[in-house]
Amino acid sequence: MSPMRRIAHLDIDAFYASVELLRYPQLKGLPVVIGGGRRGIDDMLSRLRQAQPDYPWSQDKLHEIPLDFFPRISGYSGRGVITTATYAARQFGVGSAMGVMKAAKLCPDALLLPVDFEQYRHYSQRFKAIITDIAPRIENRGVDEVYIDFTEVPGGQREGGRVLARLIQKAIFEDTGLTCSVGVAPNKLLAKMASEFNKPNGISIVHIDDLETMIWPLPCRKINGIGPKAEAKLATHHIHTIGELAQRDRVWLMQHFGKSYGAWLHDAAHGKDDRAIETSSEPVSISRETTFERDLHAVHDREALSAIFTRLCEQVAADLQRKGYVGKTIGIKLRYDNFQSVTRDQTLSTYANQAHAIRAAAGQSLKRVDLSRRLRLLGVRVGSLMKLADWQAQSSQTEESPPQPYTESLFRDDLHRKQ
DNA sequence: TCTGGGGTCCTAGGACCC
DNA sequence: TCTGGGGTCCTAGGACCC
Repeated sequence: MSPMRRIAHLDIDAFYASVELLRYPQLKGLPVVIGGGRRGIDDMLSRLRQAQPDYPWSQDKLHEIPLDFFPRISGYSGRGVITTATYAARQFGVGSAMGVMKAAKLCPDALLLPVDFEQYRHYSQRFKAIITDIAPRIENRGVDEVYIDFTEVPGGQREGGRVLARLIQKAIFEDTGLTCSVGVAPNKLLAKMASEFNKPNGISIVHIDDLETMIWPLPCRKINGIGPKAEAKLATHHIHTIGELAQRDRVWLMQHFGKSYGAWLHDAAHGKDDRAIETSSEPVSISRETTFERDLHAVHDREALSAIFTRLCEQVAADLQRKGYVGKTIGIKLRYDNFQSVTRDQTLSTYANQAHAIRAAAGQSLKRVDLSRRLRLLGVRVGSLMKLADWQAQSSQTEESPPQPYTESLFRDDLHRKQ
C-alpha cells in the first residue's frame, strides 16, 4: 500500500521583522514595523541626524544607536505601507499592507525600519536549503513560505507528520535563529490553513476526519483563494463559515459564482485539493512599477514622468537580462489619483530584452490611455517570456532576426542585485 | 497625508483560421 | 432576411496572493 499523502506548509514567523531582530537584538519585545518607502525613511533619518549629530545614523550602524534615538514611526511621512510587524506591534492592530501613516496613529511609539531585501533573500535561501536537506521536494511560495512533500520522507508519516515538522523547525532555528509555523495535512489547501492554527513557532496536524471540527467553524476568508470580494459576496448569501459554504449545493454555487470558481468553492469547503507540489516554475512576466512621492500630471510633470518611465524600462530590461529571458508582450500600467488602474499592452513580432526596444513599445501603449488625470503610479511589464538561450537556438535555426546581444545595464543597483 | 511592489490566474470579447 | 462550431491568439480588467 502506498503511503498516505502528507503535505506540510511552513512559513517563517514575522519574517522580515525577525531577521531585523537578529541584527538588532536591542529591539526584542518592542513594537517594530518594517516598511515605508526608501525616500520617506531617508527623510526621517536625515531629520534624526540633524537632531542628534553625534550618533552613527547610517543603516548598517543602527545597532550602535541607543534605543531612545531609534527611528520612530511618528517621524515618518510618506506613502509607504507596512511589510511586516513584530508580534508586539500587532497587539496594537498594526499589520502588513497597512499604510505607515495609519499604523502611526495606532501605535505611535513603534520603531520603523527600512526593508532590506538583500538580507531577507540571504536568510530565505538558508532556511530553504536546510529544509531540502531533510525533505527534498519543496514548492516555493515567496521568500518566507514553502510547501513540503512529507509523503515519502522518513518520519513524514509519524504522528501525522509532527515528528518531521519538529525536526525541521529545530534545524531551521539552530542554523538561523528563526522560528516558523508548520501545518501538516493531506493536501496544500488544508496544510496552509493548519499552519495558521498555532502561531508563532507552532505545529498543527490536520487529518481529513478533522474537517468538521477544525475547518468548518472557520470564516470562509481563511481559505487561500477567497479574498475580500468573494467573502463579501458569500456574506450576501448568508455564508460566513466554511461549514456553511460546505452545506450549499454544488450546482447552486456554480450558478452564483461561475462554473469554475463555484465548483472550486465547493471542493475547497469539503477539504478537497489534488494540486501537486510544483518543485520548479518558469516566470510568466517580469515587471517594475513605482508609486510617485506625489501625484504627477502628464503635461505639467512631463520631464519627471518621462525620466521615471525610462528608468522603469531600463530596470525591466536589466531584470530580463540578468535572469536570462526575452519577452514579446510589452505593456504599461498606470494608476490615477483616484486609485483606478488601467493597463495597455502590445505583442511584438519578435522577442526583446533591451531597454530601448521596451521603451519604444511601452511608449506606444502610453499613447493609448487617458493622460488628463493625475497619476500616482506607473509600471512597465514584459510578458510572453521565453528563455534567452531557447530563443537564440530557435532563431538561429529559422534564420530569423539575429539574437540581440547582452546589453549594458544602466543602473549599478541592477548589476549588483543577486538571484 | 488612506491604500507598495512583485507576481499568477481567470474571464470575456473580438480577430482570425479551418 | 441568413449566418455553425471549434481552436488559438490578443487585449483589458480584475481577483487574489506574498
